[in-house]
Amino acid sequence: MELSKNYIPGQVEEKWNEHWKTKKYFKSLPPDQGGLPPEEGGLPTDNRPPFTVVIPPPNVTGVLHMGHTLNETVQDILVRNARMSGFNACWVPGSDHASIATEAKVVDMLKREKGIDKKDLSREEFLKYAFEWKEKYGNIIYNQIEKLGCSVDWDRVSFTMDDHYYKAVIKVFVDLYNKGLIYRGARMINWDPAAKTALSDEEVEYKDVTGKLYYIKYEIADERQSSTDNRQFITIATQRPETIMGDVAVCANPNDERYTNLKGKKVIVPLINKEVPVIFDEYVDKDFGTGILKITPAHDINDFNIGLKYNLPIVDTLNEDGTLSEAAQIFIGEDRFVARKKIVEELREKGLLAKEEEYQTRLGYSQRTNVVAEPKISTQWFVKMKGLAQPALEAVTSGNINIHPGEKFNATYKYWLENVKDWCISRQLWWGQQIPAWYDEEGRFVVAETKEKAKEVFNNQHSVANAQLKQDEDVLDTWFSSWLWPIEVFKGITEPGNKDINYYYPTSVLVTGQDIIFFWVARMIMAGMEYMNEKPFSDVYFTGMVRDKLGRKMSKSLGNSPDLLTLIHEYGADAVRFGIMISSPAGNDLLFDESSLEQGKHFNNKLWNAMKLLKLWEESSKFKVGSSKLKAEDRSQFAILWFQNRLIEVRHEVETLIKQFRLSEALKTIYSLIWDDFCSWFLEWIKPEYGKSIDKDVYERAVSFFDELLQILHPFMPFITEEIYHLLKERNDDLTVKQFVPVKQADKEYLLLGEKLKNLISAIRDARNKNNLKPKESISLFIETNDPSSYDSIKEILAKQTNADLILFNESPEGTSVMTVAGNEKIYIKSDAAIDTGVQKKKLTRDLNYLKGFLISVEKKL
RNA sequence: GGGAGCAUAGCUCAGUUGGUUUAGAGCAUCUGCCUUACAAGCAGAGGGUCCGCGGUUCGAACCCGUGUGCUCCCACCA
Repeated sequence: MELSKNYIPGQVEEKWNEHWKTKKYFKSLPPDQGGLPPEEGGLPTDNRPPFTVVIPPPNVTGVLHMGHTLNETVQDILVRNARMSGFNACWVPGSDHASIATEAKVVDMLKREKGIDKKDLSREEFLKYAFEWKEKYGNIIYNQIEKLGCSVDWDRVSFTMDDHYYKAVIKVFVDLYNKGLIYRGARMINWDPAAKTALSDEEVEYKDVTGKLYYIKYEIADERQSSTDNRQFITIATQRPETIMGDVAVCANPNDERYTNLKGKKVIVPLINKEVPVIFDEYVDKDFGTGILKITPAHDINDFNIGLKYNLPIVDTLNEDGTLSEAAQIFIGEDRFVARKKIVEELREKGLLAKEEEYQTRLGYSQRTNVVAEPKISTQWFVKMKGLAQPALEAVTSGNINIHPGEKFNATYKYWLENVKDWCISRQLWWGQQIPAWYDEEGRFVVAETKEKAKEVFNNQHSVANAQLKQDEDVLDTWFSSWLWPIEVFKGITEPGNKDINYYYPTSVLVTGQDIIFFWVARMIMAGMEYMNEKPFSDVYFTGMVRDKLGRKMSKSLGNSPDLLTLIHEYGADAVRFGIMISSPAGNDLLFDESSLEQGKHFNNKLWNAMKLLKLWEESSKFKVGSSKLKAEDRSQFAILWFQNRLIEVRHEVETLIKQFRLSEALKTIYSLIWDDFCSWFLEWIKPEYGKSIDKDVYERAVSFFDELLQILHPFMPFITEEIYHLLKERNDDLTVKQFVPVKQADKEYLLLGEKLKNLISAIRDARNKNNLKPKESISLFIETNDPSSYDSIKEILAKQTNADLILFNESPEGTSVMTVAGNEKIYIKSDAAIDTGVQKKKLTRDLNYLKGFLISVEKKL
């Protein structure tokens, strides 16, 4: 077969994706369902432990950006590694209905493509369009996930608006309500007076603007002296004079001596002459403005909170369209900004405007209509969080759930849960699970899963024959559905105790972005503890944020995220996976740079060419079976022994690194093993002289080494490794489902050391003899140990492995040195006395590398 | 404003109990090579007060304090 000069990923990736899918390699079933039938690649009797991962569901109508790419790659590496390590690996794919984002998109699409306004549609009509949209665009992400090589179980695709999932969300709502954990309460929301609709926080855009600060004089009310001569005033600063009619109090800091004389007094709101009390609260900043604040609970979030604290009335002086309401008493029906001007004018005329000054401030604007958003009080649904937070906090502090990297996020997690606030779960949207609360005309309501049930309960409760009930218009926050994700993808809420949930829950590891630690991760833990009485996952791996070269978060609205399919097309999926993984340890941000994808592409090519070289040897060699016998001092023999040890060492290291979720280091280690040790060293050493053929035994060892390398690399770069695995030899099996042979503990460190020394010594001797080089006087090898008794075992091993005639340990001021004398060779092994802690294996490696370097120089002179 | 994190070569990043290191990789730059797996390669070179300052230590990129710059989450000040 003619092999191309360079590796071409396109068809290879498609081929293997198709093959893996046909073989159903990624399908997973609990063992009591008989596992997979053998013809579908399963084991006949499946007693493997489960390894479960649920994908953080991307927005259904979105596309994968580089942040997702990093997430999915990490998950796939863990899942494939688990699968090859003998686990029943199950990776559940899915998507999130993403209420706000999706609804905004659908609204936008309807307007642009069909000229339809949302307000001209009924709820049912709108939802029909939304589902159509989801059907049309919802598969884009699935296609991307597949192209990236993710080994998900496609039979388990879940969506947060699936029928069962919808029911689960409603069931949980009703349950929490019945437990008294859900309540209705007042809350400030942002209101768009132009669109006459509530805005989510995400839809409010803050802009820096130059506003004005008006200093308004409020008269101190004093019943005894009403003569105009003795009128006393306090001055209060405000940006929004049109809200003064909503004032219900003024507030100063209790420690502010300027105002202590106002205790128990009242002041008069100008223009409407309303008396309001003076109150005191630490919230007020003495140094800002005049140090005294007007309290307008209906029109400011902070005032609202203070109002709650002191039980103040709420006077809403604005209509839904931003004009002044009757409660304002004056300028009724005028637009808020027109009213502001007129009020300022009138205050000035009456001499109640002390001054006005320019002021830099931030104002919230509606993203939809670009008008200034208005804080407005509304009735919303809340979840009481304190009780739910406690077990979730314990799960992490007790170590039941491990966060990676923990040093970085444990504190954040703890802080948030200890200071948790109630969760507002209602959203003024249509796309999502509609709140199962049912109202009669008088505003009385019941909470129930269905209308029928609601009627029944309502009729009983209020002794009514046939109540006419209307469902709450609002839907639930997206996170109120996704917090059930690890449970309900296995139908743990709707069919508690089913086989899937029993087997797969708790899941093994959650891989997600650090930005949603509170929104999602903490809440999933709460839901898990509440509904399963068990954590939802054992480990959490936080990836960093992927940013562009300017350090900006990659997002669709900025358009700074490269298109994944374009990248895959250009570099290949393996190279994309490599590039995104190679330099992004857990929790560290990453400025995306295509040059690392370039590196991945080069690596592909290196692998490809190593394979080509082996194929070349296979075809050109004319060796007969058994014709070759390796001599001990043969350099190929040395190479084999040396690489064998490297392989054991690295496999062990990689296994440990993956267990610690240090994936980028694992990949780096493998990269260097393949490029430097295997290609640059091993293959060069066993390379036959020009015109000669390679020894069969050596060749076969090389192939088996390469097999093993491909296997270690496979979870990271599945396509090319599978391809090469099959090109190298005729195979009956696929790498994807091949099991790792466990690393044996028998490879004890000193034995390993001995092996190495032997190999090195014989190679040195070999190289010197061949080239008639004078032996160097000594080679230093640092051994650091605080355990003198280990000298004996080192000595023993050295004696055995090197056939040394003499082994000496010398104590000296610089350290202890070991000298071995084997034949004519003298090799000194020195230890550094300054080191007195622990056996430093690492340093050994360093000096072995030094020896390697020495060998290079010998070789080069050849 | 509250909380958390980051700062290492021109660029993107490694560097996990402080002593493998006169600080590494890839990309970029320069020099020499199309050598029979690989020019997407090989051999080599240049390039860094490990953000500033102070402290702990025999020893600090690493630990502590502090300043500066940037990022994220929460709250957004009359």
